[in-house]
Amino acid sequence: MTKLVDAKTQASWFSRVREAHQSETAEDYVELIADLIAVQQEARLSDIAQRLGVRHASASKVLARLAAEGYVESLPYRSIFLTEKGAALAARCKARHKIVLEFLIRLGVSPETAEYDAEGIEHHISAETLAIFKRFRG
Amino acid sequence: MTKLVDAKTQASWFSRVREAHQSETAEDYVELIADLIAVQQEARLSDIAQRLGVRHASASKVLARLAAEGYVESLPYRSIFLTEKGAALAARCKARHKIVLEFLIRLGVSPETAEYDAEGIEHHISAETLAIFKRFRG
DNA sequence: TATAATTTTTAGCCTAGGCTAAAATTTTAG
DNA sequence: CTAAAATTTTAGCCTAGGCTAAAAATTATA
Repeated sequence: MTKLVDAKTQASWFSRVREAHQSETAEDYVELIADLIAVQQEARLSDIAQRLGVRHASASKVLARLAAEGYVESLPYRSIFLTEKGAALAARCKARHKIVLEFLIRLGVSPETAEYDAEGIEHHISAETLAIFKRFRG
Repeated sequence: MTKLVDAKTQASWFSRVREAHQSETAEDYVELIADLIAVQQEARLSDIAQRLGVRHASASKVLARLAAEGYVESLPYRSIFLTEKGAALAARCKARHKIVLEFLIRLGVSPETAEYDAEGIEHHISAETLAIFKRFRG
């Protein structure tokens, strides 16, 4: 290391990562809700919380925020539905998740590890890199 | 999507990602401090804040936590130093960052995009995947 | 159908890490 | 050497998202 990148440029990288963090929760929730609906016909709070590894109360609070932001809707004590906006976000996330996961597996990462890694990195992949992941063949 | 992975397994992925998030700030700070010391002989709060894209007050608060956790040390109004623990963490992060960055570039991602992507994903790469990134040749 | 079990919500607490504004200190210039 | 500028710290506010405990509602069972 003999020189540093321009400070503003570096700051923009960190700022973008912080922004991505703010969308991550919403993305994880809607993607999971879409999967639960697809497979189990409904998304219950208790399933969501269990699969995210958090307490019901925490999931309930986040869902209240997502409802306020127009991603999900539900009646009290009833299961959770995605709005059009939420479903669109879920579809984008699911597609991206699949690209990352399959890329890692083609690269030779074991499926279990690939699942964990994909979960962490999917929110931080630029469109350019995603396109390269997509067309990569072992 | 016709079936879902085991709930506990999925929960463990999300939990690990949340744990990684908790280390991210410390990792970003010590890595940057190490770079600043290497290139400019010292790491000043104002440079750290500027390069992270946050206000001085925010950086100051985080540095107080990192000092309490034994990663950095400093005298009031003076520049910041890494402890042995902090320097070791910085070295690990720097090595990992380099592997991720160079992997992305070899894969064909443009250097600028690679920098941003590396910043976001480096904290979420398992040892297994990192090893594969390391030996990948275009 | 009453009661027990389950599920969901609410209240309240905590930490991390953003922010602004202002105080304290150090550095620089006149 | 003193006044202005720059830097750092402190105080206090905010949001997100964890948590526990307890209340409320729904669902299941005896």
